[in-house]
Amino acid sequence: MKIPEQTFTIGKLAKSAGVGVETVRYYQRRGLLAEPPAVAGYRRYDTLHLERLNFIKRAQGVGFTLDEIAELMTLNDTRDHRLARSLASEKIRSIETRIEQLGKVADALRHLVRECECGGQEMPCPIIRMALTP
Amino acid sequence: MKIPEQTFTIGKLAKSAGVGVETVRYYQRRGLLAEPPAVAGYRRYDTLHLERLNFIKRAQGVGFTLDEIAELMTLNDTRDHRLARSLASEKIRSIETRIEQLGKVADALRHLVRECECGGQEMPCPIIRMALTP
DNA sequence: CTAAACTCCGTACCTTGGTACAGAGTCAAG
DNA sequence: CTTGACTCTGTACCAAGGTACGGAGTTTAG
Repeated sequence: MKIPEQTFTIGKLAKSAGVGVETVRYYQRRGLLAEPPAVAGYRRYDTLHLERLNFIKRAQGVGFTLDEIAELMTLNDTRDHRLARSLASEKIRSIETRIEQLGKVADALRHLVRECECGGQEMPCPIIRMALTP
Repeated sequence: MKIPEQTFTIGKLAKSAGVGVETVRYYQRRGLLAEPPAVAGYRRYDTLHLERLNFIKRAQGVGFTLDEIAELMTLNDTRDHRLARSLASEKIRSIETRIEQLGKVADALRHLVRECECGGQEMPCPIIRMALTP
């Protein structure tokens, strides 16, 4: 067990984590970050808070929403690996679906661009005239 | 030149296009759809408005934002194919980039899930412990 | 000791693409 | 002619993830 030795004010904490002060407060309002004890009205944060902030950023980076991150953190408390895995698997599936959708959209656009390049200047631009050819 | 023969009220127009009445008004506020002449305080829309609405839906379907659609529509007036093509190409590139990013995220998650499956129940879950392994 | 920088709290605002009223007026079917 | 469905305008609200600001109090550097 590590005992938090070093404490920061909210500004230092935010800077260390690379987020804004307002963001830290926002996470507290969302229940993602505990409010530390205050000394003379000023909250003192420790390295555990910093770790938590870094966790949030990392989880965001791999596509979790703040709600999902909150869920992951409660799993942390219950040590439920199975649930964490299913959460991650679900996220993987939703990403795969999104990739497929985007691939189709890109294909459709590539098709339009090719068509437009073939047609003369006089023809209505197929990109613009999309509406007329269902 | 076609002369608009048939006119609709906003409700019929919205229904024909498969959008809500409020959506039509919203597009007017955004400048995406012209406000037609009103007869006795009620606007009368014609088939050109319907085409425009369909165009907007189609363009949305291939991933353009409303702002980009507005831009496409001004291109329609200037008949600038080259610019329309470059707009579409830019959109294709941004989609490709997004697909790449999402692929990386999915890979990272798949890696975490595999790791989690291999580790015992006693180990800290790597999905949850992401924060500690940069 | 003073002034800048920081913290507190609460609230409002931003984006994007709409949706949902409220209150008043109007049109159309029976 | 009445009643219900429709339209008008303006404003507020939703998700998500913050950002900004006002006013008061505190701390810290020079």
